[in-house]
Amino acid sequence: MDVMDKRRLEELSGVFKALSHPTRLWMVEQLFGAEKCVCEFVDVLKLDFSTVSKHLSILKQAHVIEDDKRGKNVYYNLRAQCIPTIISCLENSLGK
Amino acid sequence: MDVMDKRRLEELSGVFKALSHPTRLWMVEQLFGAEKCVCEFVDVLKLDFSTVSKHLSILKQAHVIEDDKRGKNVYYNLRAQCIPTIISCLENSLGK
DNA sequence: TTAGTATTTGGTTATATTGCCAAATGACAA
DNA sequence: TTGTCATTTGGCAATATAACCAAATACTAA
Repeated sequence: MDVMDKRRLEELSGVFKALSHPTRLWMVEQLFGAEKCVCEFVDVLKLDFSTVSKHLSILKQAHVIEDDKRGKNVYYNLRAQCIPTIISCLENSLGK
Repeated sequence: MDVMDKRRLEELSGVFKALSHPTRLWMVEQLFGAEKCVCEFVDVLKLDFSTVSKHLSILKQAHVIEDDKRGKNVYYNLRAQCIPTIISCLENSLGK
């Protein structure tokens, strides 16, 4: 495990860590079709604004999603376009 | 988020959680080509036997790997065959 | 400017994770 | 059986994570 590999593993495992919380995974799936703003997640999840915001910021830092500030709101979009494929790939694999 | 979806999200995020530690991710990659026994990981990683064993058990519980007890040793194999694809898929996605 | 709405940041507490050590288990060999 | 090697399990301390509340920031509208 050399230095370069170590960094690669840390970045990659960081992405998996971002996806490792049910709420965050759910939020990512909500972004498959369309962008959402923070308040839309808060409404549905019944979690504190700060909690939702922190979850989104973890996903953003892992480069899974990206934000787009427009007017009063911050909209989030899926950035890692491979995630839907990864999820169905995994679900298929687990089913066996 | 109904009950069935909740369970699905928990199982799926559990797999991501298993992959979310650099050492575990490294161990998974070592199994891409061939099986390994616990002691082989211990030798290279310089971690305690118990630590390595626990990491492997987390991966096993998430159905990422499976064990095969033969003689004195326990050999581990990749079970979720889609993981190599998932990793290259993600690395490609992050590079952009 | 001031007021109001949306979001983020900081602080705190409860819970989860990680790594080590020591002890227990399981399988083989003598 | 006894001893030995490989692995797992239980317990502990240090660190990380998740949720809330309160305060700070950012932007819009009046």
